[in-house]
Amino acid sequence: MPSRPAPTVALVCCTVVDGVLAVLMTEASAQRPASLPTAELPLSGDLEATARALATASLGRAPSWISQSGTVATGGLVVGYASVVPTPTVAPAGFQWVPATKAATISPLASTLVASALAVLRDRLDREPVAFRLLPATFTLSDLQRVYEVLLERRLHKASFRRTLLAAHLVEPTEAWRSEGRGRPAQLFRFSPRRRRGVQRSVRFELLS
Amino acid sequence: MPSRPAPTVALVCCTVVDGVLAVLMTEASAQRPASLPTAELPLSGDLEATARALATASLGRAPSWISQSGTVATGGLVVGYASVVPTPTVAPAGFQWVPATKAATISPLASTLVASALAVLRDRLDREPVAFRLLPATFTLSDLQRVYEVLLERRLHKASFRRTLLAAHLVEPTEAWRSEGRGRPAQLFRFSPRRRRGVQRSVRFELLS
DNA sequence: GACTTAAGTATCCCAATGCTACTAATTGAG
DNA sequence: CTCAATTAGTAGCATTGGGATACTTAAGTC
Repeated sequence: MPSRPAPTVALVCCTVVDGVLAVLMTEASAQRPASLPTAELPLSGDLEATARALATASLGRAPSWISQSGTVATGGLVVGYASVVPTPTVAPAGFQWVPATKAATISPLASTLVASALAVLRDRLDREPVAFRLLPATFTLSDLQRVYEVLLERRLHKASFRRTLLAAHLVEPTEAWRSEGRGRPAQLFRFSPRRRRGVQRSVRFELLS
Repeated sequence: MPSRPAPTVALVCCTVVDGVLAVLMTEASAQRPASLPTAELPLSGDLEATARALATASLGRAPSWISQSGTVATGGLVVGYASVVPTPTVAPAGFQWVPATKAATISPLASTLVASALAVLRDRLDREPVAFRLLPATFTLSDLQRVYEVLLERRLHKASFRRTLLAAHLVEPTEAWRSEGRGRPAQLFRFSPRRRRGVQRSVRFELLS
């Protein structure tokens, strides 16, 4: 009787590198191709704790946001976790940041896991502070807009973006400004959501397939 | 060495009964309490196919919509599937429709699975035709509005609901009308989505926690 | 100083949406 | 038969939201 392989947890850890969404993968070697960080699920182990431990073992730090993103059956079960680290996080030895589009070409399994993780990031974008977790503690509004543009894969209008962001009272300005070479210095903001009335909006039929 | 239990697939099959969202469960007996339909995942088995087969075995029909909704580790892995059947579907012998609020009290595992399934239904509501799959092939706009109200757990404004629905060209009127006792007869519509321009709307910060 | 670049603001205008109030068609009570 | 009750469906107004253009501000570069 064939034995069932132990279930594993796979981590899709995202950050933004050079304006492109990138995924943490092991470096390819002669023995093994690049792959997503993976760990066997311990008996009586907690799934999310395993995913967090996997991130800490790979990156040396816990992700700033994490969410289960989908389970696939390929021989054994693989439970995928979408996660995020702030934008200047260097890949430790043995790991690399791979652009998400390229990561999806490594293997069918990686493609599936990356696709569902990115779908989860996009879906949660307007309900959870995913974009803010991709940024350091203070950031400029242009930084934030670029993160949204990378995740949504479309350009956003600057004035509208700021207007709605400020109206939502999600950020507060700091005293600091950042000069980035050219152009006017930008004010730094921090994520600081205010309690606000849950203004339930109407149903959006226009997104429905 | 303790052996690992085989992974299972659990089905959270929803419909609307008496204006309340209900979940399909086995009937309680002296031997066993009520529970969600569950099947062991066959070796080299497809997850979604297993969930569909489970629905067919339980209800005698495939669900009109299904989506993986979350995996929990409780000893063995349990992969949950959220699914939906049209609104007048009778529970076969040995099964019953349990109001979702009550289903969540049966066991911690059922509570987790039901909660994540309902969250998936709500999240997909404006991207996939979940509400339409909860209705028969033809339905009145009031029926549809009631489904949205049940899933969103809030009242919607009639005129606005109809205006946006019709603007999205998701339904087309049929020749038939339905008289429901009191009040003016309602026209029956069918789901018939038109290809329309993907009008990408702005970022919605106001839902962010 | 003139030009370039990027941040941030002001204003206009149209589209989307909430609301009130209306009309329409049916049942049932008297 | 008439009228109240009930549910479906529509019209119009008022306010908000959001896209676009164009502007001002503050830095670097030449």
